[in-house]
Amino acid sequence: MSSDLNLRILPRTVQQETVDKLRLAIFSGVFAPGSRLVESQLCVQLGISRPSLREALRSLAAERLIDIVPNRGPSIPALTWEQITAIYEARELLEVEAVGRCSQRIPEEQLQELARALSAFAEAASSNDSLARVTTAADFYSIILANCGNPILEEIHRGLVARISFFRARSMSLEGRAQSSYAEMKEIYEAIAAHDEKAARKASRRHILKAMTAAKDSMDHTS
Amino acid sequence: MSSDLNLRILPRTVQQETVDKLRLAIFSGVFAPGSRLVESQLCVQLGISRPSLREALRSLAAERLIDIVPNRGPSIPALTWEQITAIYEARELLEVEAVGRCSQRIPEEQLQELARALSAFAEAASSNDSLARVTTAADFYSIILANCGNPILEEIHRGLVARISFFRARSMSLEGRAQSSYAEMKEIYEAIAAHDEKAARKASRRHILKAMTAAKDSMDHTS
DNA sequence: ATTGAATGAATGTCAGACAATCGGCTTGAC
DNA sequence: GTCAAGCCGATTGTCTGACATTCATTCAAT
Repeated sequence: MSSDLNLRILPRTVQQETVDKLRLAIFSGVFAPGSRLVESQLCVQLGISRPSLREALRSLAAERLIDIVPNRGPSIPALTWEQITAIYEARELLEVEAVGRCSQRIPEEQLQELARALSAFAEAASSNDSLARVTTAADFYSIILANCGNPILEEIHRGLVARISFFRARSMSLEGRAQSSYAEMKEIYEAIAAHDEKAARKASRRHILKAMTAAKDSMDHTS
Repeated sequence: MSSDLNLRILPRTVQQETVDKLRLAIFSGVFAPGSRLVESQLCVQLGISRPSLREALRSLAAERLIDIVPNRGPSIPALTWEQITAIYEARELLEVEAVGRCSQRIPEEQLQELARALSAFAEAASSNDSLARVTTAADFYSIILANCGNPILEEIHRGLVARISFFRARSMSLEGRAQSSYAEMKEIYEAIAAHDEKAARKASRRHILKAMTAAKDSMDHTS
């Protein structure tokens, strides 16, 4: 247990940095859904060789952040509404469970961190910085998932959220969505702080259903 | 909807075949947990070049089937009991949900497939072929997950099961485990066939808890 | 207008090389 | 004799450059 302390500093290779850079680019919507990622262009832009780039692309493909079709190369997935719904449903399953567990085991000091993260989101919600909104919301959930007592749930949840980050940024910029999002997150926080598992699960489920609805709205509006 | 028909035959590249080969080798326990995979050796064994091999390794690393430590290279993860427990717990969450959904929506013809898969497992359980046991059990669950109405759940579940395939093969070869496993799976099948969601979930949960216990036993016995 | 072939672009794969880093070994000092 | 420092082999990280293969598009012919 105490060996979880990650004292060893893992050296970051160029490889990993490349993956991170690309991931970030995908998150921030630099590439349009469905657009192709031409290897020769990317190597130049990233300043690395093709073999290294291809390794990075394989990692991203395994995370489902890009598609790789044989002989056609990598491209940004164009998610259908069915797929997005499926991801939200899976996320609901994991997140509700994590929130419930977290409410029963989160230590006091982490609870304070959670409160801080909630405040940070409140601030971002008032601003117009939609990237800050997504980031601070992610921090909030990151604390919950880190305290659910199961690192696998955390890992899977991170992967799911990553796959729909593009849509989340869009729906989070909807008029009023950030504000109601804050209200929902506050409910979750308070249920956790009260160690009320049932209320926490309920609030969590409600939050995700609303987020899914907002995502659907943002989709209807833009397409 | 009707565009789901997968008429297009995706060409299989050497790349994918390499990944599949390695995956299979890992599943069947060719490499001991914790052992290192030396790139130069693997390329010779697989008959491919190092760049291609490294791409394949990146894919496997993203699936968490191998670890890659910078400057030390790839190795087979040596899972701790805590990690295995966490994976089983996550699997329980997903599998119980999938079984419950499946019971409400599986079409008649798939139900027959499920019955066939159960029979196949019964036969394997009587034999001494522990690989056949794992394979047929996987087929059984594959049908359930494919009919739960959410491909994401299926995908995540597959990934989780893959990570503990080594341990499943070991626990499945425990004295009497396959037989009781069959009894549990039969319960699940019958609840699904009766479209009784509650019973299906209950049977599924019971099955996984027993599987986890068996895995723990097999660990105690061998270490 | 439809079919067919040719062309160009992009990917899949390889060989070989070199620097950087790690782990273990030897050596030397106390 | 033990411990620490330094060296060396092994392995990985990365690059350059090349070539075959495949796909999509264009253009010509029927």
